[in-house]
Amino acid sequence: MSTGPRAVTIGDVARAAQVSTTTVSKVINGLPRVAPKTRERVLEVVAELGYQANPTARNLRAGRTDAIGLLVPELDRPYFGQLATRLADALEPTGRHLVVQRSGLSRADELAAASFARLRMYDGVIITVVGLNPPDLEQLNFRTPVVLVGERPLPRTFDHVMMDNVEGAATATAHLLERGSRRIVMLGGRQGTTEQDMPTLRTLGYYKAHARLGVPLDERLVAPIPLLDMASGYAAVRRLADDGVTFDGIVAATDVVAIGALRALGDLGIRVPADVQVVGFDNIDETEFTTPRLTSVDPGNEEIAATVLRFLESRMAAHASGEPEAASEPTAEVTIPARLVVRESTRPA
Amino acid sequence: MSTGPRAVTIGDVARAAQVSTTTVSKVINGLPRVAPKTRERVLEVVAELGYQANPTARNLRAGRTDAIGLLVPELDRPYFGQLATRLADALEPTGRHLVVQRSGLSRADELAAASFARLRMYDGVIITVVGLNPPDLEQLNFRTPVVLVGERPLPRTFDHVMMDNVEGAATATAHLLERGSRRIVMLGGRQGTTEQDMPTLRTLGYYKAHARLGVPLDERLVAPIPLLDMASGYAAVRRLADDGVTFDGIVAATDVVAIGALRALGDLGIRVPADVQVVGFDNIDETEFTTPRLTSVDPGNEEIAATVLRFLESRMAAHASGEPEAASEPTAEVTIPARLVVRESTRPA
DNA sequence: TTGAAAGCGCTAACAG
DNA sequence: CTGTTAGCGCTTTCAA
Repeated sequence: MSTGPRAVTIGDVARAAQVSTTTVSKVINGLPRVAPKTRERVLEVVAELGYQANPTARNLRAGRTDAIGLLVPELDRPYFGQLATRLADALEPTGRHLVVQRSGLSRADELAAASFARLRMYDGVIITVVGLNPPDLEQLNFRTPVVLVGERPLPRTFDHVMMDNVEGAATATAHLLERGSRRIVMLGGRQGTTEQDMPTLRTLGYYKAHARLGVPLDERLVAPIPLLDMASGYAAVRRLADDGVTFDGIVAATDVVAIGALRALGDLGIRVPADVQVVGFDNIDETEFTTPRLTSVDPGNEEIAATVLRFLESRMAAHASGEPEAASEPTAEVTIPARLVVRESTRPA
Repeated sequence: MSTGPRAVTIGDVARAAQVSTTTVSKVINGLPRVAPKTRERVLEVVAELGYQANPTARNLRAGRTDAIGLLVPELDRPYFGQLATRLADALEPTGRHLVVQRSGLSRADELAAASFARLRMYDGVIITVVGLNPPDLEQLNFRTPVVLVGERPLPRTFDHVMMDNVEGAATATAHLLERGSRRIVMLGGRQGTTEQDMPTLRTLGYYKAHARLGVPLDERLVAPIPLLDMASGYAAVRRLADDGVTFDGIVAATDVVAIGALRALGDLGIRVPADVQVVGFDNIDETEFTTPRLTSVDPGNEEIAATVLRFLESRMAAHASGEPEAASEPTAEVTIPARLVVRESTRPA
């Protein structure tokens, strides 16, 4: 198999400029000890031939790529887009850049494995663990510094920044209970599983709040949905209504699900927050622009991004300095506190 | 500078398994001509040492990365997230995967240049040209197959898939005019510039529709905004109202801007579509879930993604086969037809 | 100031 | 079936 039309290499430039590749290398990297005339000639040839260094070769040689990989379950979820933006912004001044890849929520393990293998080529890796099997992660065995960000407790092989799903959801639920809701749907909730995934944890908070406030709970109000997207949120609320389930509050597993729910309530002629109060989770930018504006749990998005990068920088520094003990240094695990942002989809106190 | 704790290499495995690196290579790549016993021994060592091939070295050697790069202006825009998802889905069966990077809308040229240089390491590159200076693109000189996707006519150095901004916006505007609007705001519009950027082109369509239907147009209704985001859309509508500008229709430059506008209209007590009709552009998934649901121009999203990949595959095939004439093959430029999707934010005929 | 040579980790001819 | 060797394109001692 041909590799296609050969690209211009440093050797081509060297030949054309009648110098060694060493000299060309120095010129294109702005290193000293090159005669001005030589530099000039090389630059001319570079321009003429349109030479650009092959980043792969450079990376192999340098042992680093100056790139940080971010693995997200899906590329079209506002939450991850906004997380990626925060990370990219913070990374920019460091001279590194962010590269985003999708792991695929429920794809074959094979695929997940491939995703992981490819991450090896980054200097550091941030993995959002939503929807990944812990087994996949344990297999994940490479020297590259890794920070996990997500919601579920995990084997502590890596630094891990967690959002406080349980308390966040408990706060949200308590808020609805305090504002008078008594039959609250846990939309996108999950129960009866041993898995500690995000829906399960948020559902746990929902239970806790009821217990704390001594409000009885109808298990039929826990409404699982297949995907945490708008369409599923919409469909689930319509179904509840069709089934004649009565409710006066909704805790949505995510803001995106809540947006679907709001649309369904609108179609059903149910007023928010007068008839049904709604609270979301994630505090994505969209919450400010829904009708009505969505009360939501902010999992500490700014702090999550900052903490992830702090951990990563620290691991990378240790890694770069070659500290052998870096690998065995105990992994950090922090839970970022969540905070309720009250907007219009819940009633005033 | 140390490169950090040395990773396990193929050489380490070879040594431990008492074979050559060739044999190890064959084993990990599943190639034939390895004795079962040898294979087994190698695999044991691989597992024991936790060896994983260095993708950078492999890429350098192979001359390809099996990765397609996608350059987007921002990581948190629904439109690009949804485009990325379409592309990633379509790419999956081909054994290649998508890698997303941000160009940064209005960042320094330096940064754009850096982004481009890094794209060299992909087998193919898809660049969304919103907000990129054509000069940047002309400098873009590498052998990697490139397809441009975006809205503005460009020097035809590359294959280019365009959306029909002018006709799309004209259709949207005509729709409002036909449904009775007479004072239509072009929200996020732009005029009086020679640049052929997206806001300008969509504004052009807005003008065209007025001309075609013989409806006079108040230039003060073209409302530029700094950023095409929800907050700017919101602020602009509030400002128009504060300034006492009267209007009975809004053509928003993008759906995201329209979402901000809807929220502002709600706050102002203006009914949609009874008092003011609103139409967006992009047909992002969110349009189905706004209140009211947003009428929008679908620029042909499915077809855009499919066409981009068709072009790219074709370029990549030519490139891989080493056809020298591949480079000089004329570039394709197609405009995908746009189509109006009528929802609830505009009145029935 | 310049260049020769080694080598990053891997794969592919080619011998044996 | 296995190993030796060369080399992907680049950077970096080290010597000249």
